[in-house]
Amino acid sequence: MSELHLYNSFTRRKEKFESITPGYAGLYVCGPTVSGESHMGHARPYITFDVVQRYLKHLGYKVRYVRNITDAGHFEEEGRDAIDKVSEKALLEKLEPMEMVHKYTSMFHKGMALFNCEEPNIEPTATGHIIEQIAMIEKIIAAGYAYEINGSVYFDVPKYAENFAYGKLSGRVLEDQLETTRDLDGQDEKRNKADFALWKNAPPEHIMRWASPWGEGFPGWHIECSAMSRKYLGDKFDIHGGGMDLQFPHHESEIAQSTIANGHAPVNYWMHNNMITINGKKMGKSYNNVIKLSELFSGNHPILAQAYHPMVIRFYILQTHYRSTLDFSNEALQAAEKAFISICETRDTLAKLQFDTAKELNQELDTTLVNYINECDDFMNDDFNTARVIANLFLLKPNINSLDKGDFAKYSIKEESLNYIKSKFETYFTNILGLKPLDAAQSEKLDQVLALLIEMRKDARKRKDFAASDLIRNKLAETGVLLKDEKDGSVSYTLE
RNA sequence: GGUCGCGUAGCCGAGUGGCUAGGCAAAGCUCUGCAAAAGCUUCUACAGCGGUUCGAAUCCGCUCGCGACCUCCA
Repeated sequence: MSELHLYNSFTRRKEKFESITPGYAGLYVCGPTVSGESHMGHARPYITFDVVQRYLKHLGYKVRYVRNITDAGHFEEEGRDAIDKVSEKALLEKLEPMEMVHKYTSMFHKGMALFNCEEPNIEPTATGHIIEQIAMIEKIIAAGYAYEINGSVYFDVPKYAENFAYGKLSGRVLEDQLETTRDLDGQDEKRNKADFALWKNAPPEHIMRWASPWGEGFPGWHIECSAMSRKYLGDKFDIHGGGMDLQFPHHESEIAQSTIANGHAPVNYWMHNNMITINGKKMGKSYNNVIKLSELFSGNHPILAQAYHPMVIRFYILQTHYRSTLDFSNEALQAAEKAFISICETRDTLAKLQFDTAKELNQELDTTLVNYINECDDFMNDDFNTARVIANLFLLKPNINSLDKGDFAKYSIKEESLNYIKSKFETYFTNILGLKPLDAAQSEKLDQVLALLIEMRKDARKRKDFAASDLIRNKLAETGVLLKDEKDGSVSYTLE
């Protein structure tokens, strides 16, 4: 039995996972900025880390999963217009900032529920932790690594770099940063281009503002995650996750701030998921190719050929390793949809499969199938390789069908092996990958209606009235219900 | 421009110094009144050029192509 190893972005190596407190695991994941509707890009990290926390729990860890909501607006400390993103949008929509933040938070939650993502244990908001952020900034100033100017506070990056490895996480050299960072307005205050804001003085038009030792203002972009992760997970915790695009400057800055405030690095393992691309380009506001979750589920977007069920998206994402880019296309999603429906059928078949005492044991088959399901543990332990787990579930498919439909007419596997495979398949499908079949409730009613039609068709076939039987089948096919005559004389159906 | 990463069969995508991942699509067979489904079989790929090695898609170098980050971003 292998042990969990994960790729640590900080060391750029796969490392054995050892939690700080045996039996407990602390996980912090950067949550969304709720200044707009969630899009397809949001699906990736939250599904990825949902599986991470599910698997940690499966391994027996007591997990505290913290995922923040950024509702104060990331301030662009090198921004052109020095306007808080959240409040700018709020003015345009003529909404109270908190009203808008509430709306998009709620939509985000609904999306996550549709993806079957378990809720984090704590979901702290930036606006709810201004006090903690101010306290942390004061510590950094006291330590001599930040300076105040005109009511704003900046982190002194070159000074930090003298004593600590600034840039290690993102593989950057400070000198390059100093040379290449572009000249932007509002830079004058900072001593160095690489410095970043801990606290920003609020201009009069800025709606979101809080009193601080440096006047009215709002927190800098990075400090919220440092303050909130420390509060709920401690000044050193196990895993910090987020999208690759956050590695620099966000996570690099988090490390710097926390290292000064806490006296040591805050995180043991950094995990970064790769991006979703559309036609080879990252999805992002600046590319104008964002597909919102609501558009994805309704199919109402020029790029989309059809609507896609949230479970199909989840399956699609898990079919690719989280550190690879995932290029979106209708073809790929349609393939994923078929594959997902197919594996759901296998799950049903397996659940109903009964041990047959009349058949003789085929030890080789027994060993192979048990091995397929056991390998899933090794794959998950190897940096959460859900793609290989799913591949092995597909390896089981033809074997399960053969055991069920009698292609393996004479032989079988041990009863205990069958029960073991049933149990583990279900654990992987439902608990670890977090999948659930499509529309379980609806299909019950359909079942009853179709049972009637199937009976009528059976009757027609008995009378050799194939015109009538084909009419039923063809008309059903037109509406997307495909009938299948099974070998044992029964009839099943699938929905297109 | 700087830094980092990627280029795998028709498509999507794992993996990796020797043992054809998997899915979708396609073809053949079996089954079947006909279909569909299912089962079996087939399609044996790793950008190009050098090098290291008994052996490279996997390691190294160069070239070409693509992307990410450097600025809000999941």
